Amino acid sequence: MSTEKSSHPLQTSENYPCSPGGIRVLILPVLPHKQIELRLHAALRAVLPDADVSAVLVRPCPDLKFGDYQTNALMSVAKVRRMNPRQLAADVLTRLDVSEWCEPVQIAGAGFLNFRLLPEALSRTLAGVVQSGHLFFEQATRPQTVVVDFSSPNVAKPMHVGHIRSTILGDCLARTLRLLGHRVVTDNHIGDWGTQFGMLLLGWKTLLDRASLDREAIGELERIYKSMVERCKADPQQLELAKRELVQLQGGDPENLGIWREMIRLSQIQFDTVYGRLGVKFDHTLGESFYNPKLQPLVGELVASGLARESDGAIAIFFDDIPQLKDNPALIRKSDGGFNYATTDLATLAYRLETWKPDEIIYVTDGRQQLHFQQVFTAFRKWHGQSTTKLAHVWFGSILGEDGKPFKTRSGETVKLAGLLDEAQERAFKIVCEKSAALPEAQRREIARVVGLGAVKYADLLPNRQSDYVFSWDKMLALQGNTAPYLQYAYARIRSIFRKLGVGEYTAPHAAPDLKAPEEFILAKHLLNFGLTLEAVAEEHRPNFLCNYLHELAGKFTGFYENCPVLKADDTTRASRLALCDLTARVLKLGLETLGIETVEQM
RNA sequence: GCGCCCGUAGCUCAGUUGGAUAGAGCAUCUGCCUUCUAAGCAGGUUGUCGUGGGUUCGAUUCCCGCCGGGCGCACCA
Repeated sequence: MSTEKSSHPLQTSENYPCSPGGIRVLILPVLPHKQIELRLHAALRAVLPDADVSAVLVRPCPDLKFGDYQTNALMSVAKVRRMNPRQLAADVLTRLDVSEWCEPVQIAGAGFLNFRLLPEALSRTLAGVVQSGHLFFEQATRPQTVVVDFSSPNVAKPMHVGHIRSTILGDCLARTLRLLGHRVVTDNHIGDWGTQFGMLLLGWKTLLDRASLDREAIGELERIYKSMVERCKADPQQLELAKRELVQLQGGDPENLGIWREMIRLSQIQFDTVYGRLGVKFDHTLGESFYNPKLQPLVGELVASGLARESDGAIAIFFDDIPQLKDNPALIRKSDGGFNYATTDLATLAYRLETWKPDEIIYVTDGRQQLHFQQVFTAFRKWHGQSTTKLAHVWFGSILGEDGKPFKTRSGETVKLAGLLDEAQERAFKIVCEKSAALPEAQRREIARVVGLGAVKYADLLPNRQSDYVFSWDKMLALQGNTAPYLQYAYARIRSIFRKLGVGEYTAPHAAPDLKAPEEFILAKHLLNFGLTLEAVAEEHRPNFLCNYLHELAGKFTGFYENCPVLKADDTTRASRLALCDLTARVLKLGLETLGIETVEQM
């Protein structure tokens, strides 16, 4: 399905026909800012034929008193060319005809162009959306294949709060890219191989409590691991035995391989349970062990090609030509013959390249791994110099305790993810019982589940991901203010209107809203920015843009809700307002879904 | 020592190619539920955007110095 837009600069809504009978064709609503942008580009080229228009963007005004949209890019163009910015704006304006969309364009300040939408242009856009069923965003003109690598928990360990950011951020980015029409491959690079298996195997053979394993597998695996660590500390002989188990595993010993596989199986059950609760799905789970057979040949290839060389018994890739990495070679084989993190990541990269031919690979990890990814990416460029695949390390801040130090509970434990989710649902349940005591318990439970999980996710997605993360139950489980429940509540209120209306299955309106009240205009105009926001999330890898957008949308809806009665209005107004409510509800629901957050009809 | 990140309201934090009077939430104070869900709304209070320079018509944003904090820097991942 091609969504290539015509390059005709004066394309208008009339150029977008309705879908031909019977065949479902993607009809794109024409978003005004895009139309204005196209015409602005044409006008600028008419004035400056060699101008680069790609950075000349039309964005919503920061303050509606200036207008609905603005461009400040002409000032930048003028600056580069040492022109008078205001004069350039005036010149461009004489070539600019956006009368179909806007009131007469104003030049302001040093050379802003301010655009104010005509009410009929807004209606036309809303009509287009109502008709096409699309919601204020367009599919990518050139769909990309994007691999998203996130979550990556370790086998035989409980998932804890440390996994939450990667999991939720990665899932949200994958959802956003999919929504925009990209081909997304999600891959969970689990930690299923490594030195920890020496102790786990020895622990399994000497300390395992079968009953406990049946009851609570991960807890038992964690117990034997911790216990082994203690024993090995105290007794060098035990450490030696553990190392021997590891060597046997690596050597393909059938018994150890069997135990190792069982540990992975048990862990995967846990992962699936948590992901099931979170609504997170992976297309692939290719853990470290999958790449194990590829490591030896990889190192051989890198050495043969001169990229890697021996150093102090280890093999490393050096970056002498890059000042920042000059003193930070990437080790790809230890002096004892074992392989490193970088080795696996390079092998993984090669496999993904070959298998999915991605345009971009996104790694969602802790910020402390920046140097590592810089090394891997740089090594990759040296190795596959011709590759155009974009590599993005989408990193996030550390989890800190209330004291600002690396997070630990009082007893020095990590907070387990399953317990966190339980507590979120319990807290939400208490609130639901207070607010909606009349609802049947099953429904209250379901609302609590959606609200509680939503709150946890939203708390993780709202801050700029690079900020450090101060762990706080109250903050993470907050149900008031700029939180998911606020957005879910706005949605539920809209749905309540439709319930009261008495229409069983509400079908989308056939007419565009006819806007009258200021709150209606404010709300409708904000709806138009949904696509812009999604694109920014995808480009910058920042879900918080979408959180902020939705919070504003819910706020603007509430302003409308307080001031514009729907059901009590006369027939015409009511139909119009219902249409606006419906569009708002759909954007809210889809926006929340993109964050990985569910909605309920009633709460 | 080198590198990366951070410093914005009492607290927690947003701030989209540099753009117009720097915004939310929490906390606090005052109002609003016989009116579509008060998990809500309206209003009050709060800023040397760490600091000193530079570039610019314009700097919270870009560059340099300094102060304060976090993290990372060869056989863990």
